[in-house]
Amino acid sequence: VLSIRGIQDEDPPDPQIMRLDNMLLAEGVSGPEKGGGSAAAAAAAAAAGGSPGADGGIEHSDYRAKLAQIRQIYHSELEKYEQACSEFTNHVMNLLREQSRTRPISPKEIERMVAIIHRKFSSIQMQLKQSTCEAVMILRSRFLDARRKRRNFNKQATEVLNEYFYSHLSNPYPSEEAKEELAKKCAITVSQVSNWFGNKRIRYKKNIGKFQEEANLYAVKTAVDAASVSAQASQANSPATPNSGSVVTGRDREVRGARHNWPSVVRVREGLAGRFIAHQRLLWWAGRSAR
DNA sequence: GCAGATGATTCCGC
DNA sequence: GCGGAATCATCTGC
Repeated sequence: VLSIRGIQDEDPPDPQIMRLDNMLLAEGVSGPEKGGGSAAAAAAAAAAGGSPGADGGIEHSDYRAKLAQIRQIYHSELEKYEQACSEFTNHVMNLLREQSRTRPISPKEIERMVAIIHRKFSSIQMQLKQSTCEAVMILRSRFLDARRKRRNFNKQATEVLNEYFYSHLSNPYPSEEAKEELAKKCAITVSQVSNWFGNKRIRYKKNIGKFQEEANLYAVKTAVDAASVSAQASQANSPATPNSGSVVTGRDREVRGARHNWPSVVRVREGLAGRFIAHQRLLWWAGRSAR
């Protein structure tokens, strides 16, 4: 085990160890105590979009407690390794001293032997550092992953998004401006709007049949809204502008629809069947309202 | 407790 | 950089 073959006298610092050391230092595991890594936790929580709410506080303290536990285990193991290393070094030194009675042993040889022992123990230390880093990573993902803080959007927000989606069914790709407008209306971020449309498009395309009823409902809603806008517009003697909330023009929709390869069947559905269903529903709705 | 719904993330291609 | 697809993790209704 203590072969000295291929060992150089002076090795450059291992970049792997340096990376591990830096990470452990940044997380507050190694180095001076800094509140059990609360700074790192706070930074990570902020990066994950976490707000300092009541439950966030509980999770935060839980995170700190677990991190402190990791820190404690890391230091106690490190101490054990260092102790074992010095004990083993002493043992080998004693053996060499004994051997020096029978054969000449140069100080250089002793020095080399000690270096070999230290190298072996430092590779064990690296394993400890690696597993500690893994533990911290798991802890971080466990506590700070945004997916674990998922909350459903409120009903009004979902309605706004669905209204936009179904009224732009031929090309449900809101522009950046439209996304910002929707985000403002729903009190969510633009990224969340993008996520929502991404998920919606996929899930709609996968199972159009399932979403048909929902599409119909929103088609009716849109038709009723358009009718009411139209009525108001004609009262005010001004031209009606259906879908005036949309930032995307008809031409844009055609071009971008083709680019994104949104299924043409969906476009037909909105164009003919959708309009027919909307018309039927409108009649039904009008009759019901009259009663 | 379970199945389905839903918001977020990741990977990949364009 | 954006969107599609797969997947994860959580929420919700039963």
